[in-house]
Amino acid sequence: MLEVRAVDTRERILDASEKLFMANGFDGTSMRLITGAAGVNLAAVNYHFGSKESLMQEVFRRRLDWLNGERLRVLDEMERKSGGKPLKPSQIVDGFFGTLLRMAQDEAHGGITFLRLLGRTLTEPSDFIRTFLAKEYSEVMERYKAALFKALPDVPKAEIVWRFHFMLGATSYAIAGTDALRLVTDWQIEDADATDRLDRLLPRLMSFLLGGLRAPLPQFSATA
Amino acid sequence: MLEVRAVDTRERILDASEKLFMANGFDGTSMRLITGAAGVNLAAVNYHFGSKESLMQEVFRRRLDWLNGERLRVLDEMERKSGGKPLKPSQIVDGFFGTLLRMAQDEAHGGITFLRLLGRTLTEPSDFIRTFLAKEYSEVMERYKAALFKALPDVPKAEIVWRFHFMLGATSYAIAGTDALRLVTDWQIEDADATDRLDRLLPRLMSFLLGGLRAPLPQFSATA
DNA sequence: GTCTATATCATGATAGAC
DNA sequence: GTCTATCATGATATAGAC
Repeated sequence: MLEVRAVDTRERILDASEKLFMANGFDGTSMRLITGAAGVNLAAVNYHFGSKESLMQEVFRRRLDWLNGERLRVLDEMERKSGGKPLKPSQIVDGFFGTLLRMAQDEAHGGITFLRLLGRTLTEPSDFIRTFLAKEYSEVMERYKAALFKALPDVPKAEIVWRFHFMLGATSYAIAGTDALRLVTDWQIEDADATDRLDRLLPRLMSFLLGGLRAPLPQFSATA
Repeated sequence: MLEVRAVDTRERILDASEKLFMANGFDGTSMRLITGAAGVNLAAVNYHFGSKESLMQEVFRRRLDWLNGERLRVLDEMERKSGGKPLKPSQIVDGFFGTLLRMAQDEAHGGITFLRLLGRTLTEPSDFIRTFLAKEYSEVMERYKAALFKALPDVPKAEIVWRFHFMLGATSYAIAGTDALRLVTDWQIEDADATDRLDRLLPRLMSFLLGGLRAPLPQFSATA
């Protein structure tokens, strides 16, 4: 049937776009490249998505809807079990960042490709994608922010927000660096063989994030 | 004199490129945009730099030469004073990341504009710029890596390398987020007024980085 | 829904006068 | 060193046949 082919074409375009935007960025990826890789006609992008920008938004939307839904579901479940008591920081961090990294092991939801696209996009925010991401993320951010405030009542809220920001950055690089990207360094990771993959990255990253989140507060007065 | 004008033109192009590459990325910045902002002729870029790619490399080179020279100078000085004994992790982290952030307060060396360009470029590594950065960074990376290995003899080297990588990510986001960029979050930073700037960010970031660097090691056996 | 063909515009680079 | 003019290419987007 024609409609079945259409759905297929849409998915093929989204899959190809995800890979190519990840590898080349938005401006570095032409629609000819996308439609060529997807094996569809050049005009199909505009027919199905309207424009290149709308295509980019759809690439993010289909993954983020699932990811942020999962994050909210996990948080709901944890808060239900705790019965009103504050969660542990490690639970909250795992709910947000652990859910993200576990998504990378699930090819059905984009796997590592989408995660790397997300990590890279968070630092190259063209106006249109930044406002889009802000909207997509607002609910889940508010919920996790509130959970952290409750879990760490003695830490100033501004400090928590900054540290959440730092955690996002560390996670973003963790993702980018997993797939043989060493970025600035050409260091040899001694045990960087097939076993040293995402299942090891997650505990590594979690230790680092929690160490940073629970670090002693800075003494502003002592630092000029 | 003509030569004086030429030097001036070169600098004007570099300054404009730095700002525009930071704001729009490499592919998103046309040479017409650059020469227009610099107030020079379109043909001047190819005359002075040969190509757009060479221009990008020169934008990085003039700042990184200074930054990494400063990092090496600081490390030399610390190791000289210590007389062969291992440095403290906080000293090493400050030498690498503190030097970077202090550069942002120095407009003569690019200020926050270059720092944000650097942070964003580390996650969007087109082939040509990635190989260039790897070369520019190799010496300083080797030196700081060795210092950390010596300072933390009980921590596996692979773990130190990963944590350095995470620190780079956190710092990159710290920089991007300083200049009113909230990226994913539209959170209100309560005391985000004029005083809450780089001189507060540095101790904030240092606490986080050191907390992460010195966190308990992950237990791989316990995490499937 | 899919295709060909094309409109319209912006890009990086260069030739050659001054 | 600087300028104008231009080339060759590739971009997004669309019109219209099938």
